[in-house]
Amino acid sequence: MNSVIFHIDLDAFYASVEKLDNPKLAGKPVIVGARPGTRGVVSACSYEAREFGVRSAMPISEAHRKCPNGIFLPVRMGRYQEISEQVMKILESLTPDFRQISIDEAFLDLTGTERLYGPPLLLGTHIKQTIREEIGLALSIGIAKSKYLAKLASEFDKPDGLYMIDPGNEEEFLGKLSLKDLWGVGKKTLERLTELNIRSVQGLRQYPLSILRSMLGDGLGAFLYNAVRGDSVEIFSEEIKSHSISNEVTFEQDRKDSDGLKKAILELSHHVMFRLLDEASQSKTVNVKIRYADFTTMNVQVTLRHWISTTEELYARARNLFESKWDGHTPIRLIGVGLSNVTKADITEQPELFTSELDRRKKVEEAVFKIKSKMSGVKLTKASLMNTKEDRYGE
DNA sequence: TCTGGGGTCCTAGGACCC
DNA sequence: TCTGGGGTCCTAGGACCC
Repeated sequence: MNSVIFHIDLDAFYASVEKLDNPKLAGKPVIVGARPGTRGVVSACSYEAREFGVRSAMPISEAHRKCPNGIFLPVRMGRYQEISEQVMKILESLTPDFRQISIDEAFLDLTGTERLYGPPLLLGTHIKQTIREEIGLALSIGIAKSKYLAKLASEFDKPDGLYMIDPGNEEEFLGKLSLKDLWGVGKKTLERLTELNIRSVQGLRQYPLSILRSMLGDGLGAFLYNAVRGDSVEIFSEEIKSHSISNEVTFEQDRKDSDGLKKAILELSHHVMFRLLDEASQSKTVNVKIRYADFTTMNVQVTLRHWISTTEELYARARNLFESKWDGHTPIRLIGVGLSNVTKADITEQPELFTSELDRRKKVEEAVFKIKSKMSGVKLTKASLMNTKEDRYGE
């Protein structure tokens, strides 16, 4: 039996939540992201804003030029999270085989549910209707035999779309797409393909696996070879054994004051350590990211022999890494601190780290963090995200 | 145009081991 | 006395995605 996978994608999510909370914004170009005039980008924008050429990830200054009368709003992550949870709860109730992949997207494996729910397109219509009535949001649904194709299908008919790739029509569907529409083909890969004179999905299909692998690398070559044939490519791996936690900050002005930079590293270390404790995890690998004024970016990392257990240690390590890279005078645009190879804390391995101890340390982190952030006067991302009073930039 | 912040995965080279 | 092959861990960089 063919698998029946749904990909659900909420349309212009952040901007749509803003419209939901403020009906006066209906029909207007809403742009959610950084404040115009600052360094930063568009996080999301309404379809009305897209007509002016505004896109997500675009520098906010450019968005402002293109759409000077747009309504520019700050990101209210907490609110989006809330709405997201409501939507996901509804989706999850349809099948245990549910997988959320971002704040506004999920996969549902609805193979063999026809008797229960009816044919896929009817179920799709029903899901859209339910979310519209209960939450008030529009979404796009793609249906296909694999996650990869379902994702392309939802992208194909958006906004407020519903599109199913019928079994057997996979190659035909893919033939309608351009290379840049393929998930996993970004700017660089597109350039590389153009250099090789590959300009379409059909063109890509002409190349044998071995040639693609040697030209694009084993991973990407095999990925694209399978992707354009509609063969299953599993980009959304099922289990993650380790992950990473990081926080970074881009300064409004490039800076080179050692004390200020160290203070930033300390704040970031606090954030990261709090998050590590909050999820009861552990890590031995510290990394520091530095981006210079010219946008060149460097990473340094070190793996210790023991688990990093305090902010003081994380900070000390991060500072050492920073000092090993920075010459002391090149202006810095961004600084980041992270932990990688993060795994769930193993209680048997670290008996002193039982839950109450973890909880206590977490509270300490939180308290110290609060005090420091008040004293330093530094605007912290988390704190500013929680500030829901301000509802509009300017004026 | 002047480029956020949070991630994941891949590649490639070196160290080290058997 | 000029040098294998496989495996794993580590670092650095890069591509991509939301």
